[in-house]
Amino acid sequence: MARVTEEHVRSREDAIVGAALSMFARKGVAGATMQDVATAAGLSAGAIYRYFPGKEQLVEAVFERIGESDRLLFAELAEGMQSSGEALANVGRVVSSSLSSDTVRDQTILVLEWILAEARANDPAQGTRGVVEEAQLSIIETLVRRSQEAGGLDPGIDPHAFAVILLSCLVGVRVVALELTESVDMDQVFEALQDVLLRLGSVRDEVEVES
Amino acid sequence: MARVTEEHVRSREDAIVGAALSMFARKGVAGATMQDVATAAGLSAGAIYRYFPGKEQLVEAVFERIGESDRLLFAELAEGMQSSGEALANVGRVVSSSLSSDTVRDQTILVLEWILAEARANDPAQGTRGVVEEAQLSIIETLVRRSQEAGGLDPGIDPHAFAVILLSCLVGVRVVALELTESVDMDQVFEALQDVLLRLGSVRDEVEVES
Amino acid sequence: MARVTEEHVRSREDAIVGAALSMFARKGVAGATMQDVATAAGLSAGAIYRYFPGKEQLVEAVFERIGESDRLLFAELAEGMQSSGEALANVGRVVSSSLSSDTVRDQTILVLEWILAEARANDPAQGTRGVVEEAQLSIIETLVRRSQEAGGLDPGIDPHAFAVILLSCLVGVRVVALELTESVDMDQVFEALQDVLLRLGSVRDEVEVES
Amino acid sequence: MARVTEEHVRSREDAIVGAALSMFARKGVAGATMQDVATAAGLSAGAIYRYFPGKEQLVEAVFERIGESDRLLFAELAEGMQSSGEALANVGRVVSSSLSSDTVRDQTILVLEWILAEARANDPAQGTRGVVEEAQLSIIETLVRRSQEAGGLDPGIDPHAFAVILLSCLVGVRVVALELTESVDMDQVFEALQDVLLRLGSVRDEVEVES
DNA sequence: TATGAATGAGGCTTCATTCAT
DNA sequence: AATGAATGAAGCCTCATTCAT
Repeated sequence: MARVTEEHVRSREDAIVGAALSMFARKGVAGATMQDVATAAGLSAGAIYRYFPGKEQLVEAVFERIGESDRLLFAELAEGMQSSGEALANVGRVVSSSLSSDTVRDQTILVLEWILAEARANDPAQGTRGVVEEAQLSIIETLVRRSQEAGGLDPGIDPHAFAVILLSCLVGVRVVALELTESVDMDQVFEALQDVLLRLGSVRDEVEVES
Repeated sequence: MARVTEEHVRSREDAIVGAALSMFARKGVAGATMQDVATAAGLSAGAIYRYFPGKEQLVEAVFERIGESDRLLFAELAEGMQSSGEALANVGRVVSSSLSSDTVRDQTILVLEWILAEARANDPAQGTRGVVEEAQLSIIETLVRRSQEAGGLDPGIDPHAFAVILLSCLVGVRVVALELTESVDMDQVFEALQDVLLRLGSVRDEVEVES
Repeated sequence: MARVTEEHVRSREDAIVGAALSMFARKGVAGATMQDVATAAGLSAGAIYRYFPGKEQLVEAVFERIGESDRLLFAELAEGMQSSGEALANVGRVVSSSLSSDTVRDQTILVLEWILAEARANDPAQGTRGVVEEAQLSIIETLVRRSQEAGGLDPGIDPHAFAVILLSCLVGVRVVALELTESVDMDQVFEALQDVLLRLGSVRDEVEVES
Repeated sequence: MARVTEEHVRSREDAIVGAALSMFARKGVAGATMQDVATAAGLSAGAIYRYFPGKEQLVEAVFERIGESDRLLFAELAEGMQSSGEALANVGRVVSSSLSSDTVRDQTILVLEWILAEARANDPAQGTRGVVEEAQLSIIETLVRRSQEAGGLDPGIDPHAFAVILLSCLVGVRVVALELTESVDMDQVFEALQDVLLRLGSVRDEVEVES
């Protein structure tokens, strides 16, 4: 029975975190009540406290799940790093495909809540979100360097700064997409992004020839 | 005396909105109390209600001020549009300089709160933040077209999609800067952005020659 | 098997009451949860309800056990009543020795909780605690009378009032000992109490001679 | 207006503490709700939080008031110390008269709650109640010594231990009086107490002569 | 019998808002 | 116009109690 209980606890926790993620996204972390979450999870409000000591910890659990999602997303990118110099071009594709998912809107909203929460904390110690972003930055920077080595990107570009730009683009696209759903075709945008990246790569030869 | 009163009211409103902006940024819109705002504005809690019917309206006023800031920022860009094809390169410089200001962090935080608020509203009717972003997008797109016409950017690039990318970049940089203040030198990043834009421009001739 | 079960139930009840006594003393009757008690008794929360209908009845059972302890304590005194006129001097010794026991602190705390509980009830009908105290009072009064008859105590003293004083002393010492553990040596105090009682006895002859 | 406000605040605090004292006595500190207190004070529950940060602090304020009462009671005793060797006999009278007051029952109940609260805290650092009792003990001990010096009490009695006995008596009487209101005439008891004290005094000469 | 997950009532506390002064 | 005391509606959380397993 021990394992059954363990599994049960795990699955309940998952359900609660899922419900919380959904409610937090819909009403805001501050605006969603424990009752909202409980109802969404099919529980009474008090029951949540068997699994999480308080709202704060539930919020953290939600943020952790978001961080995990982000990590998985970038793990795909890291996979692509192996193959070729065109891995960079995958960045857009990967993010684009993830954006089509229906739950991604919720996740993006919560990433922003997360960033806001940490920005307010004003803690000199890097918050957890900062760590996630550093990791993503590092992956992208590696991709950029590989691209440059493989001739897919002009070596004259500062890899770190360019990685920041790319990461900002990815983050920014998700944010902007929250507002401009109607007027902007995201597939088209990612196509354009790949186009730009390709151009930045194709340049290299010409420029080298030129100089 | 009517005008004196009118001015007085205006200045009080400004003070309140300013205080609210500061407190909302520091504690979050939901986390900051009317008492917080009043104290920061040098008033008692009840006094705010002479100027704003409720917290909701105060929040809206803060968002409006944020929107105004954004509009002013992009008005500078629109100015640059007149001059030359290199106006595009200014985008980075303008945003970069704005980021050095100390209050910009607060503004960025509130932009995110604003976006979140509207994303939650899920209102089919475009919210006000959406309008601001559409306007920014439009300005950037015009800049891109001018750049292409002036030969500063490859005409093969889709102007609309590229504008979205640029806007996302600008938004994303502000967001990312909230987390990675320590590890990233923003000036360097904007330099790199300009570098990239220049490269996308310089390509043109080569590519055209090539093709 | 019926008796085995019966014994089992009895021992379980004892364990629960013991655990409850301990937790109630440590955290207060209101502050201790059924979970606390259950854990201390090595049971799950729900199991207690097989033995007691609710917390209220458990509290009553604890009080009853406390009352039983008190009764046993005074039974010793009643024993002493048989012997001689110096039985009264035993009062101090008996209570003193009981105070050295480690669990007495818990018992004293619960006696106070009990008194408080009944004082609040404000029930015109004498509560159970009152009955215990009446009994103690009666025993002490008998002791006093015997002492007077045996010449160990001045017959001029009102036996009932003096018994109240003695009982108050015993109760008061336990209460005061809760607070002044460090600064007061209780053995010394009880020695002094016996000394006083002896003096009250020795007087008799003198006074009688005198009058 | 400043002073008016100050007075207003003071009087409100007093009213709240008074209401709290009454409700805590009637229902127990744990059993009385903030709503109970507020209603008794003629306020809404939330209003209390303008004057006290929380229930805990309100409880402390009540305890402080109780402590103040106790201090005043013993200040009267300290006054009597000046006069003569019969001051000791006053102890009973003072306490007795205080017991007739209607609010004393509440105060006694809260003294017990206070003692219980500190006994539970188990803080090695002496709690505030302990300090009050030490002070009372010290006053009584001084009284005892004066009585001995003035020839009103046998010098052979250990003053400290006897002071503990007397304090215990006073405390104990209050506690016992909670339960035995009906069956015990307190005036009679205090008369007997004085009688006993007088006897302990009159002994001196005889005993000295005797020895 | 025992478990422990779940409920639901209720307590403490906060805060937007009102209003007498 | 301004104050700040007061209200009342929630929200978070605890816990005695129940019940399916």
